[in-house]
Amino acid sequence: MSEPAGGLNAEQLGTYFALMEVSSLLQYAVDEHLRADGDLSWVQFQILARLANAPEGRLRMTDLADGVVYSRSGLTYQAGLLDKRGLISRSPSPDDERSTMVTVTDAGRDLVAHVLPGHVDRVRQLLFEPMTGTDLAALGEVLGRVRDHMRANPPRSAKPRAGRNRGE
Amino acid sequence: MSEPAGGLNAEQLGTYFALMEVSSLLQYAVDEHLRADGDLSWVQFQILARLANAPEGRLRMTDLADGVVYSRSGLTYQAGLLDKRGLISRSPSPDDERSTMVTVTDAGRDLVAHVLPGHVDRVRQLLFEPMTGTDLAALGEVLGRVRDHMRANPPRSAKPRAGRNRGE
DNA sequence: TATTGTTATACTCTATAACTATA
DNA sequence: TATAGTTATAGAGTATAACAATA
Repeated sequence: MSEPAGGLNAEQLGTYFALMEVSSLLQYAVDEHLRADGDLSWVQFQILARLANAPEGRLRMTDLADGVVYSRSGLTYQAGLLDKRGLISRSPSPDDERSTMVTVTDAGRDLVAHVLPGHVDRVRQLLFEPMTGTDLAALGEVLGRVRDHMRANPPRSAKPRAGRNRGE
Repeated sequence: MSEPAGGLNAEQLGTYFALMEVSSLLQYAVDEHLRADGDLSWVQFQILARLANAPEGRLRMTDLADGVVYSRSGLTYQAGLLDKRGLISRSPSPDDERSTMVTVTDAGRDLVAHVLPGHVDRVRQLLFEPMTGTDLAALGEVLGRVRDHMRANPPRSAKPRAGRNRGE
């Protein structure tokens, strides 16, 4: 942790590791709660939460996969599970017959509402408790900027098929 | 993202999601590189890196599992893989016959050294490029504090066996 | 009795590629 | 031909519980 390993100084390296450690610990804690309280994985919760926040509770499969950091087949698998449980429904898009629109059902919204308080509680306790208002503002601003930067240079959303960047 | 969902205001919620999104995107990018360049998963790299940074390149299994966010059986599995590839070696501890000491081999160190430049390069490009020095200092300070806070209130390191918090 | 580590097992998840259908 | 989504398959990873050995 002390030598300038290649291109990052000690401060950068430490920050990088702290970021990964914090998010990892947070995700474990949150995942644990979601499973216990709503039998949901972190990814499933994200899917439902995004849908619940979407204009009419509906999104295209592709947009959903793009939002959540996920492969298409992975999303199909998860959507299948959520569908089976009646938390979402899928139907062909009227505009584009190829597309599938995913919609949160009332049961899905209820489940999110049921799980959210405890979820938010953990996040506050673990992540925000040791932060001041200034910390929060700074953190939010920087992370938002970094996220936009990462989204701009698609790091893994590089389409699995669009045959251009298959390195090998 | 607008209503004060239970206990977090919009700013907190946005920061929370940004944190998870950033770490998720970063991990995918880094993982991709590690696999391509060294046939290592993110967890395996972490194990090797921690060992390479340890006093004599050696740590107890338990300490290693505790450092990496991992279950014991999971670590045994990963250690088995790394052992098979000759990247680490395991031997009973002289002090405590129950313990196993894990040591990085020269091959393990070489692999870390081989992979590190490209690894660090991705991190710099994705995470640090859009940051100023002030951002970095603030981020590092806050995240370090949060990590210590999380480690203090063991969120998932709650020992699997130590029979006290088995809720059911 | 408590702790360290391993193993066996069962399961979840994920990615790849092949496939269908529509644009 | 390109895009949206599904499916089949195969593999990696993870957790649980049972186990053996030492403290």
